[in-house]
Amino acid sequence: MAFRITTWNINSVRLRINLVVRFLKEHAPDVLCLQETKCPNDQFPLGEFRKLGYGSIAIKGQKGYNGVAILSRLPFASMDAVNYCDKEDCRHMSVVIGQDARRAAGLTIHNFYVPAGGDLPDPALNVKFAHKLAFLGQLEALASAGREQRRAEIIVGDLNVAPLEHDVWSHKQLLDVVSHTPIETETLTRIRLGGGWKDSVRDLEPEPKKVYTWWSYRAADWEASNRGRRLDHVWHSDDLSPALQSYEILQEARGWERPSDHVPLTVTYDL
DNA sequence: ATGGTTGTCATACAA
Repeated sequence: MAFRITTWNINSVRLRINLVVRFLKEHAPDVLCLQETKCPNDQFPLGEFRKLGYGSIAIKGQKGYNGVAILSRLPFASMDAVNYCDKEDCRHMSVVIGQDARRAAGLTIHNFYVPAGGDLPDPALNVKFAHKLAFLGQLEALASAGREQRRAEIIVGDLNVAPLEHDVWSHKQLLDVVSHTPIETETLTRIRLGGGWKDSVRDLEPEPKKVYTWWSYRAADWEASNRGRRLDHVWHSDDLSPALQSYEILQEARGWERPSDHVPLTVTYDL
């Protein structure tokens, strides 16, 4: 049966709750993973999600910054959150789908919000870039340590790295721009391979096709200039490769009223 | 080479 999972950096879940509701009504994935909710747990709009059938909710938020959430129509057997870089900055949550679920029983889902890394791509001069590299380094260690027992696992999130040449509008012009520098793109690829994960979207849509999930707010006309990047990702453990079916990037959501700068990315598996 | 926009919270900072 079809199992659909969406990842979306919403850039404030409270400000854009109406956009989330619209998306869920029109697309109704089984699981929605949000990043940058910017919302403390006690202020999260739980009721809006429950009304739409998303009764399983895992949230980890803080005031003003960051924050992740997993909303599901399927029951959770467990949920967990890991603090990276010894910070309580709400950049990871994971859940396991319950054995009583009608689909995807036993599936593990990780939702990440990797630090953006600031402007200057030099860890000696920019503590935010150093934090990003440290975060990725910790992820790499966890990924390779768990590789042998890794089954039925999906990793999603705003990883804030566009790893491939055709994940950005201009490879040459972005080589020194945070999100596409060699240290970041090489590290992200090493993490993915070391963890035994497949890039769900690129397995369905190989290069040289351009694939973007983010367009800057700073462009005068994001659609006309189309200077996008693929910062949002869905990976699956290799045992799920036969189940991989399709993906959809809802680019039109970038043109909705008061949009996020990221759009929803949905992948469908036969689970 | 530079600045461009947005959200949150307070008029700075992160993205």
